[in-house]
Amino acid sequence: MLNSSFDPKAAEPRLYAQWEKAGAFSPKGTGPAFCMSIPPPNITGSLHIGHAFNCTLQDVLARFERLRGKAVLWQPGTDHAGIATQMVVERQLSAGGANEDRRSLGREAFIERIWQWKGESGGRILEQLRRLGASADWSRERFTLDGGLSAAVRKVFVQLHQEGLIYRDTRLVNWDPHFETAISDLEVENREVKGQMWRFAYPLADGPVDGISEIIIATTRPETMLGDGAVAVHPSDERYKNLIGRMVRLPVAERLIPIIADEYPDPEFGSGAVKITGAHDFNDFQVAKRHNIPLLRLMDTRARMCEAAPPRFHGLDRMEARARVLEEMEGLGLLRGVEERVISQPFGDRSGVVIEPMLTEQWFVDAQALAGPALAAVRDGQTRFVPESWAKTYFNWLENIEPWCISRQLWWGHRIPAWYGPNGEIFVAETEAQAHQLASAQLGGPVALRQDEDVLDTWFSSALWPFSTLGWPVETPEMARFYPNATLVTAFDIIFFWVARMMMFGLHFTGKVPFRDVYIHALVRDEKGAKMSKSKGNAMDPLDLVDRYGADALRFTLAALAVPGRDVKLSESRIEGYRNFGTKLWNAARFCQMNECANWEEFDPKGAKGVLNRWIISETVRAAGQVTQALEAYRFNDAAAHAYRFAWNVFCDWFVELAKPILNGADEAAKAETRRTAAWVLDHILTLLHPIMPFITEELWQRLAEFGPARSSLLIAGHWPNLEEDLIDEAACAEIDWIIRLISEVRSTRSELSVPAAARIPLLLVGADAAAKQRLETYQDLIDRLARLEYSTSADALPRGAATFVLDEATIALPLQGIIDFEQEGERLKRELAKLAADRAKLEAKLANPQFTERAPEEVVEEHRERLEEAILGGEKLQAALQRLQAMG
RNA sequence: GGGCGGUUAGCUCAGUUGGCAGAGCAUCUCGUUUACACCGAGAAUGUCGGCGGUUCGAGCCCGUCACCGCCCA
Repeated sequence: MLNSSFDPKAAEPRLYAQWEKAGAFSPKGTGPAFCMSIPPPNITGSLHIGHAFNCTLQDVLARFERLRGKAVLWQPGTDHAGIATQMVVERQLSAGGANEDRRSLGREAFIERIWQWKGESGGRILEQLRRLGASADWSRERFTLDGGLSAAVRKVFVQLHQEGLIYRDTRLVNWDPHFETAISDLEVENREVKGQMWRFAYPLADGPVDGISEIIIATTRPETMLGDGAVAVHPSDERYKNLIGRMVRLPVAERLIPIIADEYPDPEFGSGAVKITGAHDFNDFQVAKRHNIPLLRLMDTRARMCEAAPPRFHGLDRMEARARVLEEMEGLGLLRGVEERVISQPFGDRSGVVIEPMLTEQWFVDAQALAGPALAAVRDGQTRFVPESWAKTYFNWLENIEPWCISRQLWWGHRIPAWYGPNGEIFVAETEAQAHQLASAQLGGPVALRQDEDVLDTWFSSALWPFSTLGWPVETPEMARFYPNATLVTAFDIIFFWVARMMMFGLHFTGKVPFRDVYIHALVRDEKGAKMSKSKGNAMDPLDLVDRYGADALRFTLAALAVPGRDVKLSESRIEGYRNFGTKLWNAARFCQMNECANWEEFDPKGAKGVLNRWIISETVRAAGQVTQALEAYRFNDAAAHAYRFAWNVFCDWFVELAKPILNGADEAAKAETRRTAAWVLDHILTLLHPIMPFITEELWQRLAEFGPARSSLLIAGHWPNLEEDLIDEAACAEIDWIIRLISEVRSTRSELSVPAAARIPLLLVGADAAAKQRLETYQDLIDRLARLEYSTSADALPRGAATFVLDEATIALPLQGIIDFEQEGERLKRELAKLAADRAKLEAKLANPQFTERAPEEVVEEHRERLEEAILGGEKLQAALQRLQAMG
C-alpha cells in the first residue's frame, strides 16, 4: 500500500539508477531520430537556476519524444571554458602559498594541473543535472578538449585558413589587461559609471586661421591623447571648414597632427571636433583607417604606457598616465574644463577590470563570408526560431558582423595549429609533422619551427558542438542518423555567442544546418524580476529546492513558467504549489490502489458502457490531445496547465468523487468496468505527466503494478497516448456535465445562504424535460451524496419557501423553510435577476443592430440568440421564484 | 541614439485565427464526507497603462504617448 505522500529524497536516486541501468537514456529502435545537443556547461560551473531551466525543458522534450517512439539522443558534455578555468586554477595556485603562478610552473605543468583539477571537480555540474532527472545519454559524454573534438577543431582551422577565411591581422581587439589576453566583444560588459569629460585645447600649428587659434576636443580618457593621430571634424561643419587640412600641435606629446574631415564627428555634440586615437578606440580606428592616420599603440599587455608615449610616461599605469597628462595640460593652460558625467565603460565580464581597445596582431575568422549562408538558412526556413521573433536578433547581428578574433593569449584551450619558420613564415597544419612537411617543401629543407603560443576562443570549438560530438569529421553512423539535430534549446543571451556560430560552421563544413528548430527561452529572475546573482544574494540554489520540494516540483514550476519570449520570475510559493500537486496525484493513485483499480490491460475503452466511464475516457482523449499539441509547439506552460487541470480538476475533483458510489456499490459489472477505467485513465495521466514530473510518475507506475498486472516496461520507456477521437462520447459528456453543474449550483447556493454544511436538504427539480428527469433518477444517489441532499425528486410546481436556481430548462428548488432567511434569499435572487437583466439588455442591443446580424458570422449570431433566450427564460424562472418567495412574506 | 520586449485580480502570470476576461498563490467563509488538511466546498476581486483609430464587435489589429526592462551603439 502506498504511504500518504511521495518521498522524493528516497525515490529519486533509486529511480534514476534504475533508468540508467536499463539503458533508457540511449537511443532505441528504428523510429525517427530526435537529437539535441546540450548547451555544454563550463567545467567550472555549478548548477544555477538557469541551467536547471534549460535542462528541464530539454528533458521534457527528450522524454516526450522518447515516449512517442523516436530514437532520442540527448547529447551531453562540457565546455573547457578557457579563461574561466585558467582563472580558477591560477587562483588555486596563488592561494597555495608556494608562491607559484602559471609562469613559474611552465605551460606544460600548468596544463597538467588544470587536467588534474578537471578530473576532480570538472564533472560536478553534470552530476547536478542528473539530480534534476536529466535523461541525457551519459555514455556519449563529450568534452571540447577531447581528442576527437580537438581534431575537428584543427581540421576546421586548417581548412578555413586554406580557404582564406582565417587570417592573421593587426586590428583593434578588446584587451583584458588582467588576464593579458584578447577577449570577445561579447565578453565585454558595458556599464554606466560616473566619470569625467575633460576639454582640451589643441593649438593650431601655423597660427590663427580666421581668428581661430586652437581647436577644442572633449575626452573621457585623457591619457589616450598621447596617441592621437588626427583631429576630425564633420565636413559640413561651417565652424571648421577652413581648418581642414591644417595641422595642430598635439600638446604633451609634442607632435603635429592633421585636422581631417570625416562623417564620424557629430557637429551637435560638444565642440564638434573629435580627437582620433586609432589604436585605442574602435570608432577612431575606423576613421584612422579611412584616412591613413598612423596608429600609435600606447600601452603594453598590462595597460602600462610604453614606447609610443613620451619617455617620461613609460611604465606608468594608464590611470597614473591620465593624472600626469591632466597635470601637464593644466600646466600648459590648455585644460579648458571638466564636467561630471555618466559614461559607458567596458569591463571584462570575468576579470572585472576596464577593457582596453588595443591594437594587436591576432587570428581572425572572416565571419562576414560565413554569415551569408547562415542568414539564408533561417530566412528560407531550414532552421526555425521559436519564438520566431528571435530570428530578428539573429539577423541583426549577422548582418552587422565584424571579423571574429579567435586567438586568446591563454594556455588552456586548443592551441592554434600554426607554426612559424625562422623568418616568420607561417605554416598552418593539423599536426606538427605536416607543418614540417610544408616548411621543408617551401623552404627547401628542414627548419626549426615554433608553434603559435595562443589558443583558440572557446566558442570556436563550441561552434562545432552539434557535429563534433557525433564524430565529425569521421562519417560515423551517428552523424548519418542524428545530424542535423532536431532541436536546440538555449537562452536568448547566447544567440550571438553560440547559435549564430554553430549555424556558420555547421553550414560551411557539413553543408547542412546544425538543427531544425532553435527554441529560445528566457532568463530566470527572482520574484521581483531582478537577475539572480550570487553577489546580490538573491540566487536560488536549484539543488536546495530539489532537496526541499523534490525535483518534480521544481521541474513542473519551471515548465509551467516557460512562456515563450518572457522572463521567468520564480517564486517559492509556486514550487510549493506544484509539490502539492504531486501529493494530490500520489493520493489519487493511492485511492485507485485501495479500490483495486487495476487489470486494465485487457480493457478496451471503446467497449466501456458506463456513462461516467465514457465521459472520463472522452476527457482523457481531449487532455492527451491538448498536452501533445502543446509540447509539439514548445508550449511548455500550456502542456503543464492542461495536464494539471485534467489530473486535478477533472480526474480527482469529479471522476473520483462520482465513481465512489459505484466502487462502493453492489453492481459488480459496473464496479469492474469503473475500476478498469480508473486504472486506464490514471496510467494515461502518469504518462502525460512523465516528461515534466518523471520521478513521481515512474514511482507510481511501478508501485501500482504491485497489485495489478506486471508492467511490460518502465514508464520512461512506455508509450505516449495515441487515442482516437471517436472515443469521445458527446452524449455522455453532456450528461456528466449536467450533473456537475447541478451539484456545483447546489453547493454554491447552500454556501451563499449559509446552509450548515452538515444539513441534509431536499431538492426538487421543477419543469424539467424527460432527459433531465431521467438523469436525476439515474444519478440520484450520487447527486444526493455530493450535494449533501436529504432526497431529490422531480416535482410539478415550485414549493413554498425555497431557494431556487435555474439549470437549463429546469428550475431547481431547495425547500429550506426554517433553515434559511428568506429575506437573504430574496436579495440573492434579485442580484441574479439584475445580472440576467443586464446580460439581456446587452444582448438585445447587439442583436438589434443590423450591422451585427448581417456582418458577424452566422454561428456567432446564433450563439448570441441562444444566450439571449437563456437570459430571458432564466429571468422568468427566477422572477417566478421571487414572487413565490415574496408571497410567503 | 537604434532595436526588442513588457504594462491584465493584492502578488506571479496565462489569454495563438478579434466574438461571455482566466489560473496559481494570497485573502475571506464553511468543513475531521472511509485518497489527500501539501485536503475539500464556496466567495470576493479587474477603467486589460493613457489617448486616438480600424471594426457590427478590440485585452488582442493600427497609430501615439507614458512608465519599466533588456540588447546594440
